[in-house]
Amino acid sequence: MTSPPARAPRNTLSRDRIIAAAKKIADDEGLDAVTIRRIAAELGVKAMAVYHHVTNKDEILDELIDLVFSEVEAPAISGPWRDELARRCRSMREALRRHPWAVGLMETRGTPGPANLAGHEAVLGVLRAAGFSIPATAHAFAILDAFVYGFVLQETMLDIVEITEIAPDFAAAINPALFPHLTEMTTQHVMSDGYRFADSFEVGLTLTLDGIGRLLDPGELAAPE
Amino acid sequence: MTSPPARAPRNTLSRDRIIAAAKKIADDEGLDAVTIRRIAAELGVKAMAVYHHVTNKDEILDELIDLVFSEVEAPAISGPWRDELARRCRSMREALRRHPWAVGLMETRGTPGPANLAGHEAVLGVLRAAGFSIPATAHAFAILDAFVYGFVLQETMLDIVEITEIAPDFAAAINPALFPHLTEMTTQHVMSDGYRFADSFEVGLTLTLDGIGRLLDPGELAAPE
DNA sequence: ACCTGAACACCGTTCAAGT
DNA sequence: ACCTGAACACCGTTCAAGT
Repeated sequence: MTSPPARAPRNTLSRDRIIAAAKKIADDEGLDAVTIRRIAAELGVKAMAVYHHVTNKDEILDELIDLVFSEVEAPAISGPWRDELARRCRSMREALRRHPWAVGLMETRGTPGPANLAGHEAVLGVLRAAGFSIPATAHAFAILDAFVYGFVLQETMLDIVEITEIAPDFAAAINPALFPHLTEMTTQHVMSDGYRFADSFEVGLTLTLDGIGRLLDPGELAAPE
Repeated sequence: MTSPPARAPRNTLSRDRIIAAAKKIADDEGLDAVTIRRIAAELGVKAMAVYHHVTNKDEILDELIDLVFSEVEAPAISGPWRDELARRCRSMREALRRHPWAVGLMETRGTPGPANLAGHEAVLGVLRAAGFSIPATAHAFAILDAFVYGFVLQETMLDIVEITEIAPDFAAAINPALFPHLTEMTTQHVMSDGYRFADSFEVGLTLTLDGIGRLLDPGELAAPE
């Protein structure tokens, strides 16, 4: 009978396998579970072996967020700018929702990766081709992304509220005399059957794209006197 | 001569002093520097003394984010809804910018604190008093907060880019052939003297408030056929 | 009642060693 | 070249002890 291997076979490790393992752990168990030691265990290897393929943990986290950007559908210059940006924003929301750790992680990362840069380039291209001036393009991009990021941030927060302390308990703890409007909103709307927070996404996306469209008018960005 | 005290004098500690120390450390050195041991050192005490006043670190972090919400000016029902909400959104942006760790922290916290609840109540009150239906109020609130949170998130990310690798270096590293629009935006706009990302905030706030205002029209939220 | 020391099970990372 | 063992300086948290 063959004895079990005392050490991991060689060449089992690679940069890509390390990033993939990190992503899997983050998706399944949250970002806190992503440790060098845990990644190594996932790949059947000791912690220190990881350092032969990446220089440190920050490098892994940088690649992790670029992996999320790589899942976002780029808008096409050939299509109508409104439809293309709507599709890209929906796709970005979905990617960020698939990886709830992404929004929080982005805030602490400094170096944008290649997929992130490519995504930026595509959106800028669509806006410029649609006739937005350079300043209008900068505003439009910032405002559109603000909406998507902020919406996903709220969705993620709501998920945690629901997981940690079941919404009904929470609603019951609100004092109706102190918080009449919160009570009204919770009991008459949020807790009703058809309600889903996510439905506000399309409403907001439409409003935001409409608003951005007004920046095509050259007079719109003139400083008010 | 009196010998230095071998231990900290009694009653130096309190829940409020612990939270205040945590906030100071987070503001000065970032969220990662907020450790029980570091808080204790800041207060001239051993780590374990902290546990006599809070049950665990999560409790400190929960209070920390509610402290940020307590800095946000609430909108008044007496004023015009548009002005009041604009003031509240500007105030929220400023509070979140003063404490750059806040947005990232919120994403992982489940229990909204009293200041957070009071802020929600005030915004809901203004929207309902202005004539927004309950569903329109829910949409308007979600969309407005999405914009503010997302905008601040981007501002914080940009700060880190600037701190870590000075923007010119980064701009120089972009291949103009691969990223023509990114190059155009960077060289002709972002790096010019008058440019500030923050200027997009007022533009976006106006667009978003305009868009939300349309939800006052009862036909606006009807499902399109 | 309030603070401390020692300990436990974790981190990221370095350095010298094995094959 | 690639993986490992031992060590260092950290974490949050528990538990028994001091005053």
